Amino acid sequence: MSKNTPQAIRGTQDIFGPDAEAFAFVVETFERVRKLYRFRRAEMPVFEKTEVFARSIGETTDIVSKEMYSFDDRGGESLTLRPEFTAGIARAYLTNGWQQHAPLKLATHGPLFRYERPQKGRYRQFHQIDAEIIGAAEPQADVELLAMADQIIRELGIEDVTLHLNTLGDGDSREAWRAALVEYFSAVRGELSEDSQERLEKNPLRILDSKDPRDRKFLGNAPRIDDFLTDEAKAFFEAVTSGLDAAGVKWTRAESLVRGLDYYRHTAFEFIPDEGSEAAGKLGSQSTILGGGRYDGLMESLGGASTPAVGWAAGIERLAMLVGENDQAPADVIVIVEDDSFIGQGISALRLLRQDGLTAELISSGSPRKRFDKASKLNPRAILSLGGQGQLGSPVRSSEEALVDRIADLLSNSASFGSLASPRA
RNA sequence: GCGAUCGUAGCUCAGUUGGUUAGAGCGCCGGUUUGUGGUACCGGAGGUCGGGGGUUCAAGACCCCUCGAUCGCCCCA
Repeated sequence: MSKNTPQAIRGTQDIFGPDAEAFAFVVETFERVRKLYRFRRAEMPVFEKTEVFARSIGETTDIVSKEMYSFDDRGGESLTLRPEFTAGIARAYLTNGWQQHAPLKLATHGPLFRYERPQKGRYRQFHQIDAEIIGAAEPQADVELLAMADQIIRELGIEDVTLHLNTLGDGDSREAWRAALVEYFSAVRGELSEDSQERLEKNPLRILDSKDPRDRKFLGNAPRIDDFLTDEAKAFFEAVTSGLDAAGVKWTRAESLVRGLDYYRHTAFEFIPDEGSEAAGKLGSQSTILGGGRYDGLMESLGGASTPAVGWAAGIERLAMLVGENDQAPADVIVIVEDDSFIGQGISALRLLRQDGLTAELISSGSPRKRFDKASKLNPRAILSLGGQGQLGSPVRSSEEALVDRIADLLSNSASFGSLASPRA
């Protein structure tokens, strides 16, 4: 590579080969399954006014305070490349009057941008699949959404992944719990890790899933959300869990599972590989493959009417790491032209084969005598050889009898090959 | 933002305590062999050893800076 060649931006990826096939497989599976659940497809811009994210995600969160790709456009307006889907979807819902479709089940996927240090399963431009149900206050919406997530993961062939489920309660429950946590941890402030002392100010809930042993010894006796849940919040969570049981979705209670963003209420969840599983090993420290929750407070933060909603997002790259090898399938037919005067016939043959639904590719470059070798290395189901040393009597070679006949019929019914002797051996 | 490890042909990597024109395998291109064939052999193209500076008679190897990659912390999908 010349030193003159510009490099890709840090944290971006050029995806190709098996990785790209796995990526496509994730997206195709998502598209197929979301139709089964009758989620509507939506497309949003990849950038928005900065305030869309600042107001909904929370000014003090890491995402807004230091991870956004923001810039002023030529008109002097501050714009931001979307760091997540939910805020933009909420904005679209409000500005397009999608209230008329409520409750609205939406699905989308595409690139997102966060200025973070890249590491395994984590990029500055990354990609997510995303599903939201907007305008549905009932716990059945949570169940519906989680059932779809569970089915997608299973249809991707990903195993040893468990749904970790928690409730943050309604607004009142969450605030009371939060206050109790602050009081509890403040009492032992000096013994907490430096990170957690800072969390105490910014995001006390996060102390609960700290990995630092200095913090962990206090977690056992920390106030529990269950003690602060209102009757309504408790009933809501029970409806979600019994619904999941009815839907056959396995889950486990995760009392320390919290959400970083301000707008979450009630249900919070993550699909996480089981400890010690193969999937956990492949993901390194980025263990969550799908996460989300209920965000009943979000629409109001954007100036809309109070609107209940629930959603999730999953990193396509992380899912793709778990779906295994997915390389391009071998061709049905490789057409080789061992004499360049047959190139026209080669092109005609490709058209016939592809119109009939066969995957086909032409080899007509390089040393003529090595073209057959090239074709063989591609391991196709059949090789069609044109112009090879007067061997026109049997130009199709394959171990599949039916395929030989099919190709032979295609060619012999075409004017371009009318003069050709029977392709059958 | 912090820490650790690492950057040698298109790819995977060798390159002894710093010592002459920097190597292999695979891939690519061509030739010979074979002649209905994925074989074998021969040859070729392709590297200012990530970039810059320094130490030295001498640096791919040592030092500094920088860029990038990887993994972890923070945070998060």
